[in-house]
Formats: sequence, C-alpha cells, structure tokens
Amino acid sequence: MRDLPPLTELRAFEAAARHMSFKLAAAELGVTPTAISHQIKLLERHCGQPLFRRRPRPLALTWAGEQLFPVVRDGLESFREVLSTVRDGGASGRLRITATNAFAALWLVPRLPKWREAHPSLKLDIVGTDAIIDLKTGEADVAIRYAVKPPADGVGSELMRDTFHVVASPSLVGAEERLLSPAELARFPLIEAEWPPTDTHAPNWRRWQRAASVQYRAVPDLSALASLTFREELHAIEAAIAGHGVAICSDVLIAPELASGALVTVSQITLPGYGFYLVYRDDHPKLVSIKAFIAWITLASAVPQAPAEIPTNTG
Amino acid sequence: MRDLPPLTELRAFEAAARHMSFKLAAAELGVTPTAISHQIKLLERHCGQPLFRRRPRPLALTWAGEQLFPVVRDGLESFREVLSTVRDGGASGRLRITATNAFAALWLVPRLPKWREAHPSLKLDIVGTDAIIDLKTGEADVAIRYAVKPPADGVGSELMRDTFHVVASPSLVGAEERLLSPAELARFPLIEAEWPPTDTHAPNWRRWQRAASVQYRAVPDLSALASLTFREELHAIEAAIAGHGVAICSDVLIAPELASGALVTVSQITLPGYGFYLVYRDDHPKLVSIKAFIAWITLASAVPQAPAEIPTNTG
DNA sequence: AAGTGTAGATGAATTCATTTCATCTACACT
DNA sequence: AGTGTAGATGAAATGAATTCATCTACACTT
Repeated sequence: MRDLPPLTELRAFEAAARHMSFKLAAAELGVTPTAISHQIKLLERHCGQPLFRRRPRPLALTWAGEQLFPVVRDGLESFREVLSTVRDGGASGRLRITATNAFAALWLVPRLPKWREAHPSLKLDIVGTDAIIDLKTGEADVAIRYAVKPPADGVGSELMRDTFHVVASPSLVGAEERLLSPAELARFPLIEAEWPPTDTHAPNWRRWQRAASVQYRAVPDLSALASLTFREELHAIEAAIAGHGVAICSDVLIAPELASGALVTVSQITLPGYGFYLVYRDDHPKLVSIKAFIAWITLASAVPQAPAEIPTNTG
Repeated sequence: MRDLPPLTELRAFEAAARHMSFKLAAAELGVTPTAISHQIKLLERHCGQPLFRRRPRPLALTWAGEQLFPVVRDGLESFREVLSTVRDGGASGRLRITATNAFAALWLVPRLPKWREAHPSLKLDIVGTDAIIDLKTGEADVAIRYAVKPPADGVGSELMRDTFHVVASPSLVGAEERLLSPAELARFPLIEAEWPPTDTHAPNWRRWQRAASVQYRAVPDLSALASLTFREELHAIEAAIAGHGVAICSDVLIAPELASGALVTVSQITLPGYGFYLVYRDDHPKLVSIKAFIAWITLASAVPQAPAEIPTNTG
C-alpha cells in the first residue's frame, strides 16, 4: 500500500470538513457531490475507519477526522501560499535587498532618492542585518555582503572596497586638521566597533597598533586602552561624530562626514578594509530587475556622495 | 485557474527534488521516469517558470524550486504522519488517560498494579495535569475530570464524588482523636490548596468558615488566617501529613492516610466536594479498550484502598 | 399519515488525467 | 567516433476521477 493515498482524496476531504458539507465542497472544487462522496469513501477505506459521522445531521468529524483535518488543511494552505509566491515571483515590482546595518543606513538608504528617480516603479525593500542571509531561502533577492572574499552562493561581483581611517570630531581635536602620534591618540577615549572574535585581521585598534609600530618606536597598547566598543559600527560612527572619542572608521561609511568636516582624519596611518560584494542568483525570476539594480548601484558607487550636513544637535 | 495544481504533480516534484533524480523518483513512486518528466513539466507550466536546472548535471533546483521544495516536502510528510496515526488509531495497545495531578498521583497510580493484573497487555499512559485537555485534539483517550457538572465534549459518567474533611497529623494534635472548635483550629497553621479565583464554591477555609458559622456563634476569620497555600493539592496534603498544619482535604485523596491514622479528622464539619467524571468519545477507534478501562476503574472506585504505610521520615 | 425536498450513497458508464511506449536529444565517457 | 545515460516529447493506452441515474434516510409540511 502506498504511504500516501491519492491527494485528490485529501483535497476532497479537506473541503468537505471545512464546509461540513459534501455539496458545498463539490461546489468549491467544481465537481458533483457524488465525486466528493466517492473520494471520501476511498479515503476512509484507506484509513480503515470513517472520517465523518453522516447522521444525524449536520455532518460531524469523527475522532479520525478530527486528527486528519487540521493537518491536511494546514498542509494544503501552505502549498497554496508557496505556489502563489512562486507564481508571483517574477511579477512583484519590488526587490528585497539585504546589506549590513551600517552600509544600509549610511550608504544605501541615503542614495535611495537617486534610485527612485532612476526607477520610479521598482520598489526596494532594504533589509539591514549583520547576519548572512542565504539567498536560497528567498528571504532576499540581492545581498550586499562585506567580506574578505567573494561569496559562493550566487553570482558575486565586487562593488567596492574600503579603507579605515583614524578620525575624530573637530570639537574633540580642534578645528585645524593635524595629525596625532600614537601617544597623543592614547590621551583620548578610543572608539571601535566589535568584530567577530575569529576575525584576526579586523580593522580595529589592535591591527592599527601593529601598523603604527612600523613607523613609531614606542606605541601604547591602544587595544587595551580602547574604552568605547559598540556592537553596531553605526553607533561607533555616531559616537565619533558626537565627539566622544577617536575612532577607526570605514571611509565608505563616513565619506559625507569627511567631506563636510564633521569628522577629520587625525593620522596618516590607514588600514585596508574588505570588499563590498553584490550577490544574486542568476536563475531568479526577477533577473531583469536585479540586473537593473546591479547596474544602478555600480554606477552610484562611482559617484562621490554629497557632504553631510553637520548636525547641530546629536541625540 | 485552480488555486492548487493536481497534487500528483507536487508529489512527483517532491520526490524528484529529494532524490535530485527523475529516475530515482520514478522508482520510488512506481512509475516510469517519463511520468515524472511529464508531471514536473505540468507543474512548471502551472508555476510559470522552471523548477529544476537540467543541465549541467547533476540536476539543481532553481530559485522557484528552492522555494517550493521544503514546503511541499514538509506538507507531504505531515500528511504521512497523520495518516499513519489515524490508520494505527485502533491498533496501539495503549490508552492515554488524563487526570488531575492529585488524583493521578494519589488515587490512580497507586491502583495501577491492580490494573496490570487485570489487563496485562493494555498499557496505560497517565497524564497528570490540572489543565482541561479537549478530547478532540487526540491528546488523551480518556479524561478524568474533577468538576461541578458532567463535561460536554464526550460521553461522560460520574465515577465518584468526594467530601472535604478537616484533618491533621497526630504529631500535631495529639494521638487521641478529638474534635476542635474553630477557635482551637485557629491556633494552628491552616493549610489549603489554591482554587480558581472564579470558583466561589471551592472547598476551602472560606467556605468551611461559612459552614461553621451555622453551628458556632463566633468563628474566627480562618480564611485570613490560612498561612500555607499550595498550588498543588498534592503538596497541601503532604504538608498536612508532615504535621505542618491543619488542612482541608478530599477524603478520596487521603483515604489511605485516614485508614492508617497518618491523618485524623479534627472536626465533624465537612464540605461536599465535586464529582470525578470519566469522559471519552464514543467514536474513538479504541472504544473496546476504553470501555474495558471504564469498567475497571468503576469497579476499583467501589473498593476501599489499603491504609497507607505511615512514613517514618517525610522529606 | 402521506407527500415533498434535501443531502449523501451506490454502481455503471463516461471522461480525462496519468502513465507508458517509442523515439529523440544532449551530454559524459571511452 | 562509438557507447551509455538521463531527461524530453508526442501519441497511444491505462486507470483514476467524475458523472449519471437511481436509491436511502431523514426533516419538514400539509
């Protein structure tokens, strides 16, 4: 005996159980009530016991019917939903873009007005997360990943790379731009974002100190002195803008602030960052839209961003 | 267009996706690989896009296929499981009995050796819970409910009723059995179990006090004096046995202790309790086993329980 | 009590979805 | 170049699903 009966039987049963009526189930499925009666009879034979109590009216589910109904109903409903998603997969005029929190907030979202000008009918849903979303799940159409090397779960291309600079607010270090020695830096609160513990090449104070040791004979243990560590790179940047300390920041993320003077570099020693990679699946039903986005963001990354307005009050 | 394609197509797709092979899917389903090819072609037409990448080998799921596969796989698996449950519904040599915690622990479980003597091949799973399990869910085959009136979700019959007595350990009130006035009772810690706040007729000290006021002119506010309240009736009983105070307890649950002298009644004022009701569905596939259990427990309730051994050390 | 209407049951006949058969294609391997 | 394999395709065959015709068991009305 097959482990599953013909699924036609389950569909008939589910409709009849939902309506508590063979006649209404027949109407819904576009067959005669006789077809429903036959299908349910077959399913009851398969189960070895009745699924409905026919008399007295109205119909009622038996114990077996009660066990079966919610499972079949939920299963068929999940089929409908996913089939609808798949059918509409190429139709919806929206793309779901995932990017790291900081990149989404500081680089991508500020440029969305330009995107809208270029593509008014193609909406973007931006999902900021530092977690890696596997494109196979369908949770995102395009991913912008910050990584050491190109990702492997789709077509990947490098959008840009960044460089980490030591920066501070003029309110902290003075209006005139001047470079500070490591010993001078050590006098300020040092700000950095957290990186995965396994990332030994992270552009943080520890790595900067190693780089500084090449030029300076006596470099303080800046890593131990770092006193303001943020889970979100975004928050580290905000703290630096607010004048809370000296920070190591990605030039991609603080380009507007560097341009406006809200942040100034205070050391010529910089650290190469990683790459921003675009990833998508080339069998995606929205490939045309995805390629339009790829083209746009590639162009956008070649255009300097406007200087940031210097905020007069930071919350 | 129907909201669901023929489910034969989904079954073919799921098997092919699971095996990553039309040939192996065909073997599993007992058809030719051509049948699988046709079925999947039809499903792809329904979805408006391919579900498999055929070349290069091996087969791979497309984006649409990746969306569809886990949902269909899980749905079909849940169908298999519930159909198996329903098919085996009457075959399994076990009954699942649910009862209140106290009744299960103090009345039913102690009698299971007698049950095993009478029905060695019919295993019982006892589920102690003070929550009401709706028999429709199939989580229990028989319910023993403690309630004011017979339940309505199945065939119900009253097993027995109980009476609440004021009792204490001889270690607390002395070896000779004597009755205490309300004022004398108030000198001891008073123990009771919690009842639902909405149950205004609960057999607790508040209700006992109202009953006592009929015979005694000045009855202390025993409800306010009650200082040991337990979520579990079982624990209230254990505290009384341990000599921690005077308690109001169901005679059904402490029959062995009353018989052995581990607990003694210290007032002639008693409170009628509620009823213990047996409930089951008469369309249950295990009806024969259920009726055997009903017959046994009805007989067992007419037989006095052996006195409890007086424990020399209570933890 | 008789007549009427309704929902589900049943078996035979019909319809149509599923499957097989025969042949082809596109590789990978020798 | 020859061989083997897995999937593709269209026509034909098979069998599951459905309809048709009739029946049954009520509930309701007269």
